[in-house]
Amino acid sequence: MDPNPIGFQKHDHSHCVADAVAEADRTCQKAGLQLTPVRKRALEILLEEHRALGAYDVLARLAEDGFGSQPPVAYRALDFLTKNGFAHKIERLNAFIACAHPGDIHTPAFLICTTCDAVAEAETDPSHSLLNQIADTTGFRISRAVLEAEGTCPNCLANDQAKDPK
Amino acid sequence: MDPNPIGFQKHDHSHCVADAVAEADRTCQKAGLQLTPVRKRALEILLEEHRALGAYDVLARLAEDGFGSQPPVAYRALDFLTKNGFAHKIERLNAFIACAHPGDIHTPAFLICTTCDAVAEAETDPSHSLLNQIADTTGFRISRAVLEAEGTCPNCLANDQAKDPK
DNA sequence: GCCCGTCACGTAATAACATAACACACCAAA
DNA sequence: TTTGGTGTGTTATGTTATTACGTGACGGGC
Repeated sequence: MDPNPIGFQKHDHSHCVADAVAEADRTCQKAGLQLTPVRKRALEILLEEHRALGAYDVLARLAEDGFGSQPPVAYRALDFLTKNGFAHKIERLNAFIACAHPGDIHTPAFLICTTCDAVAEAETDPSHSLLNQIADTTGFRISRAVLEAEGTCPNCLANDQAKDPK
Repeated sequence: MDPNPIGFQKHDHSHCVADAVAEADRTCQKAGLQLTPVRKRALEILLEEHRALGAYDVLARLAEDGFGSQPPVAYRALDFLTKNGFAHKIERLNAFIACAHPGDIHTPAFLICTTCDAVAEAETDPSHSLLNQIADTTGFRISRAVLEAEGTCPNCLANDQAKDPK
């Protein structure tokens, strides 16, 4: 049950939190956005966990660190992060995850493993996405898309077969 | 603000509720499923409204009709309907809608109009869906997919232009 | 007939997720 | 110095969902 959600690959992320925060810092400076202490800490929390966290999980960690302890504190920080592309909300889980490809404008797709709870973010090619085709033919104008798949990740599939090799 | 969610087309659905319920009845009989009074009534409610309803909206209507008034009553009925393909949950809205194409095995895609709250269910071709491509290349096995787009439906686009023709 | 399993339904209680509304601090522009 | 905007904090409340437990209905095996 060890989630290793970066595309389901194991990796050592000793540096990647700091790197990602530093990049977010630069991005915000360029864009005139304020990456305040709460917001920065919230981003760090998501990056450290490297999985989908509920708003109340984030809130608890923020409170431990001396920030406010009431829901709006977490929701506001998460709003900022999601609006500006540093994090995403997984609708299926009512949970949030740090963006794996910040900076790019993208419509992310998520693969959610129901066995180990890992979540992988995949890039999509918006131009021939299914939803866009549908939208084109119906005259619907898309402002935001949710693409989420639930299932079993390669690691858990392998484990299942090892245990129960039929 | 009049949602007309069947593919955003206007239509007269005086008969379609009864027809859909009758079909669900047949399907359940064949499959050995029990379309009990609560479940049938819940389906009727979704069909009558012809839009996405929250579980508590459904619950209130069920209670009016003499069924239980506690949340599990609605959630269990909605579970049955969604598990067996008579309804879908719209994750983005935390709401439920009657299936527009019952009987088919399908991965539905939804177009959610943020102006009039209409929701259209579109058929998808699962074989060359984006998510399947991603799943194939990563070795992920999908059990359920969520495809939802938020935006503006053709009707509301037309209205906007009429009011504000730039 | 009786026992027992399963399934559906009902209720109470609570958990989990999310927002409204208001007060205060800070800072920059007028 | 005042004013307006933005960000943070709080209280209170609203909304969505689940857990836990009890009861009745039905069917199969003895």
